[in-house]
Amino acid sequence: MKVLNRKSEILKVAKDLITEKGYNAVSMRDLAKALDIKAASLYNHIANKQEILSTIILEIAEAFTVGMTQIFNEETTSIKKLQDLIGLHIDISINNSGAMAMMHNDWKHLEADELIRFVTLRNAYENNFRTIIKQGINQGEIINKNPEVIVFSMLSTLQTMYLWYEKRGKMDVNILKTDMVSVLLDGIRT
Amino acid sequence: MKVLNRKSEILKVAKDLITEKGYNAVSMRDLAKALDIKAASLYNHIANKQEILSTIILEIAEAFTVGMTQIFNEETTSIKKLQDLIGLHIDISINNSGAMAMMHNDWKHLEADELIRFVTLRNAYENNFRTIIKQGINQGEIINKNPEVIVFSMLSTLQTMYLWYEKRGKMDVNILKTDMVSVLLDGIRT
DNA sequence: GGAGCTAACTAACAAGTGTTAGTTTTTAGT
DNA sequence: ACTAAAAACTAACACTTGTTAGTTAGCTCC
Repeated sequence: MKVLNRKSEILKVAKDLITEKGYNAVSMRDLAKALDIKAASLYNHIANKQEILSTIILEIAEAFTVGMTQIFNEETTSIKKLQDLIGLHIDISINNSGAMAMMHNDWKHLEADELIRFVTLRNAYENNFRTIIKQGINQGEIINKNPEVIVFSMLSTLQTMYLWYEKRGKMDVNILKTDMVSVLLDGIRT
Repeated sequence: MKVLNRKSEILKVAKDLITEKGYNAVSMRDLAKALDIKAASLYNHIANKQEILSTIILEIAEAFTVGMTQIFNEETTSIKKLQDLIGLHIDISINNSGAMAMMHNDWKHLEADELIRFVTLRNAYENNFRTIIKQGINQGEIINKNPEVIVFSMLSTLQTMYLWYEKRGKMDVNILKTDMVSVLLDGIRT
């Protein structure tokens, strides 16, 4: 029984290769060689190189959008929403580090409609994040500092977690979540 | 009187182009066209494409190393050192956003000795950062959480600041510094 | 006005790029 | 065993890549 069709296998190998070298540095011949086939054979499964990029990046971008929408609409405090967002990022990052890397490094090589779609999703995500922060400030749950600084400080940490989670001995997910919440929400000073 | 020699001009234009599209997506002909010359003419000023990359990236990496060395050896608390490091990152990022972007995105396209040198510098930087955190924990200045989480949470924010500083209305540098210190050290919760 | 330098040029190279057309082999279902 | 679909193949295309060789134009200084 095959659990994965050929296209999925190709995408999986492509993910690894592109994560390591970057989209433009991986040729169709490189990808084919890693699969032990010839470059032309890839085109039985995918329309073109760009499809590899957009499939992988948009899939993960949609996952974040779904998670954000859910959390955004919870009837609860801003702090709780932020805690949930930290959890969302950790869960997705841990299981999709390759796709996270591509979304982070190679989104600018998306073309046409796919590029527009990705940027739209990302902007919506950031806007929701910003709104949560601002609501928290208005409710007095969050300190009254420049919201941009808060938004991007948290987001940059969450977005690059995939970079060091693998490298630094894969700690227990639950400990990671509580430590992360503690550091991001309450800082590091005693 | 010429204040900039030709090589500096080339590097400046290259920085902009590569920041926008990525190292591999900028051809020597693209670069030449942006300078209104032919690609071959570039080779009167630089040895090869790789030199562009390594010159820009290593220059900024050395700047961080110099700053870190100074701060690391200060006779003061860990918290004060972290405050100074935040200032260092802000000062460098604000004036070198192109080079920051390249260091962040294109370091993996460095080759041979230059790649080794860069990775060595970056590891040394991270190790110093980690040492400061651990000393702070031992002195009771910093909460006793996983140092890796603290190190990478702070570093990722500092390293991607260039991404949003330009985009979001260039706030006053001193306000940015105090807000950043406040958010990174004391968190965002009231 | 010739020497030397800087910085541009034209022309070309060998290698690598994504992709297509047409064909053959392999696999799975009846 | 036969058929149809899936997945591989060979060969080639048009174009782009970084780079070299050799040459020429303009500038400055004696």
